[in-house]
Amino acid sequence: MFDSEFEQNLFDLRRAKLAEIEKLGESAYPNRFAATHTLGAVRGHWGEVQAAELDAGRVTVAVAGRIMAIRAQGKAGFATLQQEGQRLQIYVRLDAVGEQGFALYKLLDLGDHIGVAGYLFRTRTGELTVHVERLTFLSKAMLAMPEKYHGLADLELRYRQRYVDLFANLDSREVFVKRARLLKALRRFFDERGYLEVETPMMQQIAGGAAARPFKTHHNALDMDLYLRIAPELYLKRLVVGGLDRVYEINRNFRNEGISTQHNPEFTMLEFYQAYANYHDLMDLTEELIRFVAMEVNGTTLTTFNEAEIDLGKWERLTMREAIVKWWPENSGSPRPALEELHAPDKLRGWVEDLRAIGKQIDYTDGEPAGKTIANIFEAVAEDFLIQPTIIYEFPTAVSPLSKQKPDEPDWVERFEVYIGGFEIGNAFSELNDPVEQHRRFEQQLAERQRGDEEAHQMDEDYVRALAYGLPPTGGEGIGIDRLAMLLTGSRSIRDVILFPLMRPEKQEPASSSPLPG
RNA sequence: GAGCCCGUAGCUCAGCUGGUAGAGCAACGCCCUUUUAAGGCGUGGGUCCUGGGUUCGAAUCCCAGCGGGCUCACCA
Repeated sequence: MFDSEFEQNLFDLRRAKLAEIEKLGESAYPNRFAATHTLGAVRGHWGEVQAAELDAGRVTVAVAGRIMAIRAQGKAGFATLQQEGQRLQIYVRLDAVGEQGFALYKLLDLGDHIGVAGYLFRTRTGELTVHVERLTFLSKAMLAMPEKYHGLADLELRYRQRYVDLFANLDSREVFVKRARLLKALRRFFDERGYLEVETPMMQQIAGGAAARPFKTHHNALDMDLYLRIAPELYLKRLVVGGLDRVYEINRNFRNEGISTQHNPEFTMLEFYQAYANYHDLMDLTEELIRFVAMEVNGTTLTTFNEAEIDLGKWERLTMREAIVKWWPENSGSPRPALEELHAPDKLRGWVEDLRAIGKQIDYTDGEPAGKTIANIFEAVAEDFLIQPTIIYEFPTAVSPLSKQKPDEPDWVERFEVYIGGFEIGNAFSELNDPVEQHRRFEQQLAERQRGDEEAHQMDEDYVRALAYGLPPTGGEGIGIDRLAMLLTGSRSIRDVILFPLMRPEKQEPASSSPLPG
């Protein structure tokens, strides 16, 4: 537990202080405190009230908090309490709290939790302060607080010891408060529109609904291998078959992939499905949704991300093919393609080579479906430019095994992705509901798997059977909640919006470092 | 998985053309009854991430490892 002799010594010292506190008749670990107000409520009610008014009609309060600063001055002293991200100063003087009370004050340390009762006043410098008449000890900090001015700056420590980060860096706390508001806003948005919130299996025998490598686990009693889900998609559509016309789920997905500023192995996904809707309906709904949650979380649709001003209320829509043409690099060996050339692409290989020649990274293997190449070209050419909210629609069928084809262009599907800040935050389509076609698509995916694509979709016979009972025309969408939270809070890294991001283990501590004596 | 950068006191950071460590905050002692990054006087605190190597001598130079950050790849 201890990182050093310093910490061990401090811990021992604080234990001795706790013993002193008990000698004063206080409990070392009391079990409650009857506060009349939170610190935020005190600020809310009396934050603007003038000194004269406070002196005229004495306001008494009982409040609790953690000591974040303490300034002793002989026979008096100040401290700053913090609670729920709010701060309030207290003033303790010998002649107000008595010998016992002041002895307790002198035994307090930074980080301790205390409760105080007293009346409000303003100091000479105008700061709203509780003039303490009774001091109650609540809990001791046995370890040293971070530096009071800079807070905890070390990113590794902030992620590993989020419990310190949260009280030491109020900016960090604010991110997670906003994240909670985001979740609440999402639920309100869908609840108000008649969607039912559901929970589907996170342990699945077939990891389907997305292209990703899964985590594997094992159930002992059934002696059965299971995958942690990579998406809830196939279960949610089974529910629409079952007559739950509008469903949504907000929960974790798990993907056994690399970690980056935009990827955490477990991440939160919103998926929703709506019977009788197609992908155009979902485009409208998506714009409305993003606008709504931005207003609920920030009170504005404007946000700053990676030094870019983004308006989450202003949207552009482009087909994937239009986006490729629009953002085609001027300096590539190939001239900007015409839109028609992307309808029947026979120049793909040359394009890939020319784009690679100017430094674009594009996966390409001989014999891969044309649609796969086009999708990769799109990501290489256009993605970085999609900073303002943009809907990219019409995707190649080859990379969309669960989407419905366009009636007039069977190589393309009714699908769109939502791009903001240069990365994808959502993916939606008119759901493929023809069981025969779905079975054929799964078989195509199996062929891709044979060619070595580990992320190609697996066959799910039961899902095809569900479709055979009849899935109404349905639109479905998934939105990455962590990424949306990044945009709304201006966080550059996904780790800044996940309370406990996955970290490598630190070196094992020797077992002898127990805080207990003997 | 690859490239670049970082790791010094509990925290925030100096020191890095090699001569075995400093500051501020925090801690401890003393003074101070309206301070607020309170102030004053004094004290203690470090396997300089780990392990090798070069050298008379390494926090500093070299190699390897561990942990972290960023970029790229995979993906959302």
